[in-house]
Amino acid sequence: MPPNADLEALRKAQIIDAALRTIAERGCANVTMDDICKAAGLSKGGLAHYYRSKDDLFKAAFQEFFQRIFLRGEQTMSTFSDPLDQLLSFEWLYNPEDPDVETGYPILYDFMAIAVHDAEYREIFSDWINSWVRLLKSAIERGQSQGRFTNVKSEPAARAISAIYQGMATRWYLARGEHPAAWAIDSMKRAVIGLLGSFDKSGS
Amino acid sequence: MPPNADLEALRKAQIIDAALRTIAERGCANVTMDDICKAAGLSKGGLAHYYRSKDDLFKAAFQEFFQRIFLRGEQTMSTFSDPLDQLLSFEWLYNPEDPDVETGYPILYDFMAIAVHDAEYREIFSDWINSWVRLLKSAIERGQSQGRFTNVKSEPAARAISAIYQGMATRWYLARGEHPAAWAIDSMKRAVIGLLGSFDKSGS
DNA sequence: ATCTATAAACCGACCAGTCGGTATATAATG
DNA sequence: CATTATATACCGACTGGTCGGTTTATAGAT
Repeated sequence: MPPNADLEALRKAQIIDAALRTIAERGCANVTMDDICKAAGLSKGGLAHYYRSKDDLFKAAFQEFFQRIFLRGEQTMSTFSDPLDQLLSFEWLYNPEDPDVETGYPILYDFMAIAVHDAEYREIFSDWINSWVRLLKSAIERGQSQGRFTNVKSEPAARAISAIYQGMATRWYLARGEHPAAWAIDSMKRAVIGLLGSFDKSGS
Repeated sequence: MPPNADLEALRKAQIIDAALRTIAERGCANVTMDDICKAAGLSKGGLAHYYRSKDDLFKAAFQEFFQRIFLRGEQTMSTFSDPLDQLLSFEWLYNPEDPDVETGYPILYDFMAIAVHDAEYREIFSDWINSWVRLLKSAIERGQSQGRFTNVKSEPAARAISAIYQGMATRWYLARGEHPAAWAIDSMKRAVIGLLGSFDKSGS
């Protein structure tokens, strides 16, 4: 019905993109609507036409971000077939050349800091984690159907693995001097493999 | 010379305390100097007498915070004697009743979000991590002198363990519904024990 | 002509930092 | 001891600027 539905989609994509770039570069707290307008090549009024408020825009931007990153992980994982290889396919998380990574952590850390004080943001975070967990869980279960990883329960183990990825990432991103990518990758693999081989099945 | 050197220390402690409480409650982005003044029972001018700027105050508050938390961990760890017990002595990180914990994560996440865009903050973070690493490393090495943990190198393993703690904590704190304390503790232990038993010594 | 898209100007709330001033405490002086 | 001088501690009104949001104006499409 809208005369140009394509234009709206295009503009919204432009705006979200500009918002994510700007947030990544300067951090939520230091980003103004003007900054985003300029980055998007629009005026204040133009932007307001598509997003009512800053909150609105940020929420939409974060949603888009999470979807993008998840898709990225899903696709990378699908290039492997062995379950363990899949579970260890997240080296890209520690690749500084990767544009998703470069912008991703600033956005993620900003998001989490807000989520601490905002239930709706926590909900989004939970959903995101849950989609990672589904992905990892299915890999673990495929392994278990081959008689591997039999000492763990798939879901808690999947959650633990996803937490391990992020734990290493935080160190690598914020204190890279002492935590180079090689450390992150090696540690991630040791922790994941160690966890999958853990003996007592009662918990994970 | 100063008429009351104690007063200055007292006031500064009051202010820092008020700042940390307020930041934990509402998040850096939503905290005004007025908020902190009120929480500290001082006027704007009174506060300005002790801290030149908001930046100044925040930096001092974060420093105090990191020191406090580290002391807490160090003390808890020292109540155990077996190296592995010491390395697993961080269950308190996932105790919602603990006041340090309750205020700690909001502050830490806020801090990290700022650190992404501020080298000085990253420096503080690095130093903090390094002090944890020294602590954990010495426990690992005491274990190694007893012929245990022989498949890992102490420092990278210490860094990995510290990252694991935090990875689990993030899930527990932001998505506790699906990541209860029991999950966090169990996962942390499995990952740490698994990592310490990992086979190839080349990395960790 | 009407409706959408976009721009430009504007408004009002908010807030960090400043500044003139007051009160209090110590020190110096007679 | 009394008085003055001086430094510290603290207050709260004010300012200058920022920023989110709104309103008004204009251009283009149907």
